[in-house]
Amino acid sequence: MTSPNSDFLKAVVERGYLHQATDMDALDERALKGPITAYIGFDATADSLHVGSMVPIMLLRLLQKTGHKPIVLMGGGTTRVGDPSGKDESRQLLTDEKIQENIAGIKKIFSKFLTFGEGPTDAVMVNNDDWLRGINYIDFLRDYGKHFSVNRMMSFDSVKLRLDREQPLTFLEFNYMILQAYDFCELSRRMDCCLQMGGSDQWGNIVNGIELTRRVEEKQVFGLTVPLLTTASGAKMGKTASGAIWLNEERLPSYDYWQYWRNTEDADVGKFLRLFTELPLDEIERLEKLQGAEINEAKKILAHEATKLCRGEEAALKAAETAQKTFEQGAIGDDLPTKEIKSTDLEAGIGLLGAITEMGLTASNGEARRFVQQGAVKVNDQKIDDPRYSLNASDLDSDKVIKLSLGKKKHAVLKVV
RNA sequence: GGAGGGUUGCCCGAGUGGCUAAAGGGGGCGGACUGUAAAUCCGCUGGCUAUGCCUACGUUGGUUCGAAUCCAACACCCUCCA
Repeated sequence: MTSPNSDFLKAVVERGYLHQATDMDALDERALKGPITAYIGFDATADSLHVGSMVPIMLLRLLQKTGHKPIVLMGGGTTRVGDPSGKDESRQLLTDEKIQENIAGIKKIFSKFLTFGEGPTDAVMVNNDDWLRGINYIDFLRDYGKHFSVNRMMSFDSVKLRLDREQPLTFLEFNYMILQAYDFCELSRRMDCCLQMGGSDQWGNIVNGIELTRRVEEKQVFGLTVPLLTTASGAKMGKTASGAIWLNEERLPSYDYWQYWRNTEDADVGKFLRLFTELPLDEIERLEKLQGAEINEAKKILAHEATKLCRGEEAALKAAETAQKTFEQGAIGDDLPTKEIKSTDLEAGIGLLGAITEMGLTASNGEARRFVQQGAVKVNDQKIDDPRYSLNASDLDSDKVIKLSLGKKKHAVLKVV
């Protein structure tokens, strides 16, 4: 493959988005000639997306920035079926109402990353339920079913895995890939969409769609996948102890979002800067060369840029300020979780275990007890290892607040009113 | 429809009457070390009004002083036969 000439594909390659693609040269040529329309499909299984979807999201953004038209395809219809996906359990089926809510939540996130509208390169969001719901079974079988080889479908990893592990795969789930291929066909017909992108696990589905479109529409369309990211030490992106790193504010405070990026492993800094920020490449090269403690500067920039895109500049600055106060000055940042307490309650004494559980630092009193006994809990940076300890007025610092800490990174504040 | 095998904690997986809140591993978290990193070592990893109590080994009943372990029925899964 020669190196691409179009702005879009050039950036895709340089910034590390490319995993596999079909006929890159022809696609490159098409992208040089004028705006192309491309889509990525997303599930409607939750009302928000998490960091695991960030690579596809950034890819759509890049597409739009380089002068093309992104389509966000919501799998409202296919969510009603469920993807084989190699998981042993079939996916829980959701009600239509819940799916609608989920789509609304996800649209909110995309509106931060893409410009939606009617113009030639404005993004649009479509729901495959629009064309899947009305399908007539017999007609569909006749027109599309004949193009699918079961032999071939059995060879896809998602199916093979389930069969090899002797886990059930229902016919319903087996049909998922047919419906997904049909989506591409339909988008090509309706919106002249010529490119489907997605995670590398979607390669099989994408190729199916390309072939179906060629046979039914007699059009050449393209596919491009992005790598499925794991961190340098092999962990999945976007999962931490406290749960997924959600993109929406209702599910995850911006401070925590900022912290997630701030805690990137050294070995991932360059890769993440390329994928998740829009800094120029020469700047990124400079940053990833930083050694030792200096690389923390690069991580802060990563955290700032990533948070800015998703939560806005103000939220990013506030998070950075809180982090700086908390970690570098040992002070108390505004963004830390805070709870107001009555001074009369404090006079009576507030149990330490209950307090840290209430603040969400620990999940239960029992867990809180263990942490206290292990010496993981601090009150105003002073280690407390007595589980019976009771907070009282003498714990207030000069600003009339009490800082509670679990471990080095989790902090919360009690404020007297 | 018949025969056999299976269902254990977040996940994998041992356990076949009391010593079992259940081995081991993974994951996660905490501590030490550091740079809010990685690696390494140590510890923790059901809940509670806590020297005790409650809930938990697919579901419901039963046997027993005592059941994840034995019996019965049911549900789901797998394999083979029809």
